[in-house]
Amino acid sequence: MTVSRVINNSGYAAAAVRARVWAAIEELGYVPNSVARSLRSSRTYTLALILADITNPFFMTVARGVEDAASAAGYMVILGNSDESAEKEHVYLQMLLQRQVDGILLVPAGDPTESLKLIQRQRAHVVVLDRPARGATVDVVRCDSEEGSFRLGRLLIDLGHRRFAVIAGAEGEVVFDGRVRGFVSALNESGLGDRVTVYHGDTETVFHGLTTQSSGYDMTLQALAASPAPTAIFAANNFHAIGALSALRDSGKRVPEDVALVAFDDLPPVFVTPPFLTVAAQPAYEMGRRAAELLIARIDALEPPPFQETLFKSELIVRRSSGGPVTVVD
Amino acid sequence: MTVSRVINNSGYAAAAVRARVWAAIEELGYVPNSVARSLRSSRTYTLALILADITNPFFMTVARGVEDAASAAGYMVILGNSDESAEKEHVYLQMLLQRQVDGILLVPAGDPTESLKLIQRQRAHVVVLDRPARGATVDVVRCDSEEGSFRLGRLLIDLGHRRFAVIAGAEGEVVFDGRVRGFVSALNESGLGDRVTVYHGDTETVFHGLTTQSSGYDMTLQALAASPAPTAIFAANNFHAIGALSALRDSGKRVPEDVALVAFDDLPPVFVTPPFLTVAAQPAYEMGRRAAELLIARIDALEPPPFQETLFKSELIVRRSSGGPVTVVD
DNA sequence: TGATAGAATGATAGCGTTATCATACGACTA
DNA sequence: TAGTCGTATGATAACGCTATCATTCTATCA
Repeated sequence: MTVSRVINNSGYAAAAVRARVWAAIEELGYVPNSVARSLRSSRTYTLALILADITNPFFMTVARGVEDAASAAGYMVILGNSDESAEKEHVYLQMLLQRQVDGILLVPAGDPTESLKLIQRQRAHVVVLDRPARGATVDVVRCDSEEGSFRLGRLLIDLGHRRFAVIAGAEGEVVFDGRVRGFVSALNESGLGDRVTVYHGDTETVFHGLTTQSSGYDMTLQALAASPAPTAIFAANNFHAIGALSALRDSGKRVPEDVALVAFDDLPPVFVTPPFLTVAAQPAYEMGRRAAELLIARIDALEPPPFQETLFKSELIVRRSSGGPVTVVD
Repeated sequence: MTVSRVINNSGYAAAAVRARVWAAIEELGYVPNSVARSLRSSRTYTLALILADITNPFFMTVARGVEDAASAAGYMVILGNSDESAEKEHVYLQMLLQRQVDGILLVPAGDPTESLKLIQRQRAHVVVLDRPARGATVDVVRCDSEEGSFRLGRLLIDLGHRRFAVIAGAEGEVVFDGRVRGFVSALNESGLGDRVTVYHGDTETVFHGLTTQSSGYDMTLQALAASPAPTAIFAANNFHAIGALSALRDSGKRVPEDVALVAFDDLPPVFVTPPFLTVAAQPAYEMGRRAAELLIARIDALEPPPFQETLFKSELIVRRSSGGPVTVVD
């Protein structure tokens, strides 16, 4: 007991004893056992981050933000890749709850209702990341995709484009729906709502790196084959954008001279040299950091603060791929 | 006790009782407590991965490999970014050992001796990843940088280049040293050892994304200012390569027409559009997976297998940046 | 001088598991 | 009928920690 008091620097302990304890710790190489501590205190100082795929540069940046915030507060982070599978997500959650993690940062694969119920039944804390959680009582940290996409739409309109293609993931995927909606509403506002064709990937291809990319490739070819062909393409995520670029190149189309391209999600400068794509960039690092901070605050809170949705704005970064003003006779 | 037997499906339990137990578990939403289980069994089924920075595409891919192998075996992975700081690494290790993780995958920030001593004193298992651990008794999984760099050197020589620059991180960093050595020895072998200038970054800039990149930028400018100027540049990691590309562009040099560029570390094909750099690519995913498998095997082993070093070969991927044959009058 | 308060230390119990042992019951054998 | 064995169940203790309480000792004050 005295040793415990010395280590935790709590309660009374004579200076001489303190010294002896520390000396003994040093000599014996004693390391306190957090597992036992956790069992006693029902606190593990461990968070979990479940995301689609760490290999996605967006999530990778989010993860870094989460980890930084967590480790600054003395928490460790367990990482899980759900690959957009609700089932995998479920398996992870089970394991995490058994491990008594203090909180979970969840990028839900599908409808989060079930997962949230599971988590909250165990009285673990959650923050939903990157995606909305309709009607659920949770903290949500995400980016206003709709608004960002709207601005990309506006940009293209202002440049003079009049025929558009949108390539996106499966219809019904909240993330894509928002982005498509935002883009299309910019067109609608200018009375160009009938000048856009929206292509949707399969449900299976949701988001998964290589798959999404090839799906973007296919959809772009499809879009280019349409008549009249679009003069501007909006790719709803970074993998789609990569696929689109390949397809355009393979079709002998120059970007932006022949076709303008804009995308959602930026790629870290490491990946694209030189930075080329005009994008609406989500503040991934900030989102991760904020989410973790929020989660930790809730864990530490004596009485639970009200649930809130933190909505980040995306940043419009205009680079070369959107090109200059065009004159379209149409 | 009977409940424990039912859950773990061990020992005797009447069928009727089994059914009742499962029904009760269902009804009460009972979730077993792994923390208590771990305390009892001194197994946490948790691994830790300490790497430099998850934001580095190489490590990101390694992490994915680790996570896949771990979760296939029922382990979870705690992630830590050391940012190449031995001190941060040390702090993580302390926390991880307190948490009784079963094993640690370590990309050591500096000399691993101290860290390994710490880990092995607690009888946790380790695999050193990506970097050699001279003289230490541990499993090591890494890639033969020297050989890959050698081949990049050969390639450039075969293309006809006769003036070379190497831009690398601080002298004394094992990873960089190996790469430089490999490249230079290819030149030596052809009697071109005096035709290369090696530039070293500061000790502080080790590997850190943006810093390394800008250091690569600076060194490239320096190299280009030399007389006679190099016709081929070897960048010792992907961030250096990015920096080099920017510097070359800003100097009005075309790659590969004016200067050939080769690099160590590939960028995942997904991200570079179009894939452009000629590189020696490390099998990052495989390395991560293998390391985790090795670690788990060691954890599960009744008697410890002998320590081994698993040396992957890098893959030479020739793309545009190395250009075609050149005729250098020299 | 005795009462009182603060400082220091340790004994005890319990967090939720499970290995081990003890007990009990029915079925079968000698 | 008594002895033995396989099946089934639960009591007990321990993993390492710490909240709580009890005890002892010292210093202070009336």
